[in-house]
Amino acid sequence: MPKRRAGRRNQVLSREQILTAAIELLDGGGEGALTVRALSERLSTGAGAIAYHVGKRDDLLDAATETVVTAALAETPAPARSTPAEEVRVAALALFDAITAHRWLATRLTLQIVRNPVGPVTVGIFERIGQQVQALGVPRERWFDAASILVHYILGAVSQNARVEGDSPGADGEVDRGEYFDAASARWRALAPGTYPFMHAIGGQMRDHDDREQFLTGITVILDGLARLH
Amino acid sequence: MPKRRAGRRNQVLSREQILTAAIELLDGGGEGALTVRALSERLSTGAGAIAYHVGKRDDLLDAATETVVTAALAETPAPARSTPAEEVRVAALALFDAITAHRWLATRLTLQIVRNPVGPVTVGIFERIGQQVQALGVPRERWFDAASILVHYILGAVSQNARVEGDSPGADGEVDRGEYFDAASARWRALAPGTYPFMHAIGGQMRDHDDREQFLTGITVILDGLARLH
DNA sequence: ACCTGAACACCGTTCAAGT
DNA sequence: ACCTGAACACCGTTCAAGT
Repeated sequence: MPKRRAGRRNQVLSREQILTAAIELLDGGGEGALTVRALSERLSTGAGAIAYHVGKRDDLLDAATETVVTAALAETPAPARSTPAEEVRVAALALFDAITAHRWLATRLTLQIVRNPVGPVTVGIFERIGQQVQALGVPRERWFDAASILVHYILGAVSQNARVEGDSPGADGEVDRGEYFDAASARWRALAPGTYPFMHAIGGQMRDHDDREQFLTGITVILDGLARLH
Repeated sequence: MPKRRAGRRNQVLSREQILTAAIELLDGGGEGALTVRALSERLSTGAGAIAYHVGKRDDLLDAATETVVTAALAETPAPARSTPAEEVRVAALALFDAITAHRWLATRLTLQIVRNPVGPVTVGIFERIGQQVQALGVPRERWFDAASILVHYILGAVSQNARVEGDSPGADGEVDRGEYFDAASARWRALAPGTYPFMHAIGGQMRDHDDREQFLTGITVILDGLARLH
């Protein structure tokens, strides 16, 4: 945590610059693309300078996660005069869209929540969702359960919806959404109907569904269920 | 996929042996403990032999995940004469317990589902849950949605409940469950009640709650919600 | 205070060579 | 067919040295 002092020599590198460059590398090529060497080259500096500002690579990944997640939550214009249910949806979609834009978050978000339950990411998400749980009229003894259930679902769905092709460096990157669904749908329907009756039956629905809509259906289902709690 | 032939020389290493040793390393020290060198030493062999049998490290990790998950699902004695809701609970708990026993699964399971939607892990879980969704009486057009919502919740909750302390080699490993909750609870209650009213309010519930019970409450909430679908 | 860059101790993968 | 193990091309982290 460097402080600026009057007599400093030449601060040419900042924590923000490093984070921005790191996020660009991550967005471009996944977690494998974020190496200290690639980062130093892009910033025309040395490995030591990066360590000085952001610490270890793992800390950098955590900081990048924090930056993206808190920005996503903050940018959301909590719509005026909305119901608690709507506000849950807005927050949930903010996270959904953040992961869509930064696919490396799928793994990192889980890691951060598991390892750092008092960090700004965990606390930020929990507080945001939790306040709506209160407003929803969930009985007080169930507040923690209700918020946990929502957060578990939101992060689970959001992580599993992230399309990741692999960190292969020269890869095409974006695989077409339609192609991906078509391929999975075809292979599901090709499964033996005897042992996999369900997969076989839903192959078509898989092809035609919309991730975002399905995600919102899930939120609705849980909110309905929570209304019956206790 | 090596085949045994009559005229073979000396098969001293098998895919199963490698997988067993790999899972032991993973259970002992997390993903960081599974290195090709550590594995070769433990099996008194060379790096090439491992590559020959299981391919790349990433393939090994996928195979280990597959082994553990399918075993967990298969071992479950689907209780005779049970309701669909009970069977969902049984399958969900099987996954919950598998992750508790193998904490490295938290990250790997997400990865596998995201990257390989036609693999035995994804298909196995989906089929198992999906059949109960059908039995539950969910309308046909909603089968895929309903199963997805359950799977997203189950894997999300299960991943986020995994306690991971870090891959530090000589670490104590198991952090006491009670201590962990006490610490998190204390820090939540220490947050400013002005900006974090919810976290402040639920600090106590966090300390006293039971992961497994809360997880089951979540399943119940979703099943209740699904009953209202369409 | 801030930055350099070489040195170090690791990685995973490959592959000619052996049996 | 199965295995060896050295060689290779990478990693992240550290740290004396410079300004």
